[in-house]
Amino acid sequence: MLDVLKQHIIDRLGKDAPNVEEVLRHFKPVRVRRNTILLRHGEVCKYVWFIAKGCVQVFVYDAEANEMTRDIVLENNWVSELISFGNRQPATENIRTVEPCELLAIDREGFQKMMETVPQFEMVYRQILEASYANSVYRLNTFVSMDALDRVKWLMEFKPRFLNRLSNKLVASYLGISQETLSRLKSKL
Amino acid sequence: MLDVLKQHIIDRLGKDAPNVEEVLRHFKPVRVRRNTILLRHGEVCKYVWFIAKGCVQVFVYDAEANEMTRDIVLENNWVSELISFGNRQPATENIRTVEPCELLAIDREGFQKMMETVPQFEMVYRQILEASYANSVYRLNTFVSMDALDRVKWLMEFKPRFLNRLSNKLVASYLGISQETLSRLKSKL
DNA sequence: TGAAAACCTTGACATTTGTCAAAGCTGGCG
DNA sequence: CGCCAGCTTTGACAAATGTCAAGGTTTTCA
Repeated sequence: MLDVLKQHIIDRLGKDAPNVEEVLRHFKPVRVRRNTILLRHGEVCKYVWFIAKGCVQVFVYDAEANEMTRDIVLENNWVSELISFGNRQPATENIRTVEPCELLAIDREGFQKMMETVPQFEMVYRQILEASYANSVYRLNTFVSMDALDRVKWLMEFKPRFLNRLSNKLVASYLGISQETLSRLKSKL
Repeated sequence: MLDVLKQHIIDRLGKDAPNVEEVLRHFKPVRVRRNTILLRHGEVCKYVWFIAKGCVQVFVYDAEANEMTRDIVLENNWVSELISFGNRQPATENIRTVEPCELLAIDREGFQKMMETVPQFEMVYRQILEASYANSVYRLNTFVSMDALDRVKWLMEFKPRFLNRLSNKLVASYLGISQETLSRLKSKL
């Protein structure tokens, strides 16, 4: 399981990154079944997870207690509630596995030790942050500038795996539309 | 004009931050009238701007060539197209002043020199990035979980200055709704 | 300061999207 | 492997939002 993370880091920092093994030591492997809650809103987020295998959903509740998903993260990526994690604030979002997952978790203490002792890790963190931000920006632009149909087309172009792999219900809540609307729009294409 | 930036940096790094003057040297003051294009999509974003005074709009065009705004940034904040700026990629977004502005611009060269020579500047950059990311996350959650009316209420609670200060048209495009809908919803409250 | 342009509001209507319900399907888990 | 909770699709209708148009108001800038 650690192999996947090792490769991920090498891809980013170059093969001669000296402290990879040192970095890996701080991560705790976790295997969880699908539908496992990793973070409940109101709690402080204690970990950053690397997803070695599986898929995870970040979601909030709307006024009628429906789950609306702000983000979906596949394997070989990072997931957390960075705002809560960084400032020890109560999280505003929930995180849950969508499939059985193999995760590598690092807690705040480990994270900070790494930031101090492994200079390259700061770089990795910044890359996580930049990638998460870029993702949000693109996604925001779909919401302000596209209607439901165009968002579905956007998803097919830029996130094609979501449609094969995930339930319609989940994808609809990611697009901010109802399951029925998604079902009808897909049959139009 | 530099005073505003100086205070901003001191607020973040503490009063004894040793290199504030060194930092300020890298910024070029710019005064521009309203409706000045700072970045056109397709171009590479050459600067990060600190807004000492005024207000700026980050926007894209929808399928009918309407301007839809992904972000609005007021004075005492940073604005850029960080993805384009960092990777020298063509920008996907446009940036334009909404009011007469006093800006402090730093280019890529200055930015990188600062990252190398002033260790605290790396911290400032990370804080810009984290704040921008947090902003996007909250905003995304309004889109996936709220209808138009709830987004207007959200704006009144969390961005009250926008409604006083900006045109209805601009605010509507920020909320992803039509001007007419915003006008009607506001009269309902 | 005054003319032109842009903006705001309101009405009527069109379109999109949501809601509820029902029936068939599927896949996760015992 | 089979059952059942949960998912998907479809229809009919309701609600939300968009579009177009017109008239009044405000803002801009020459």
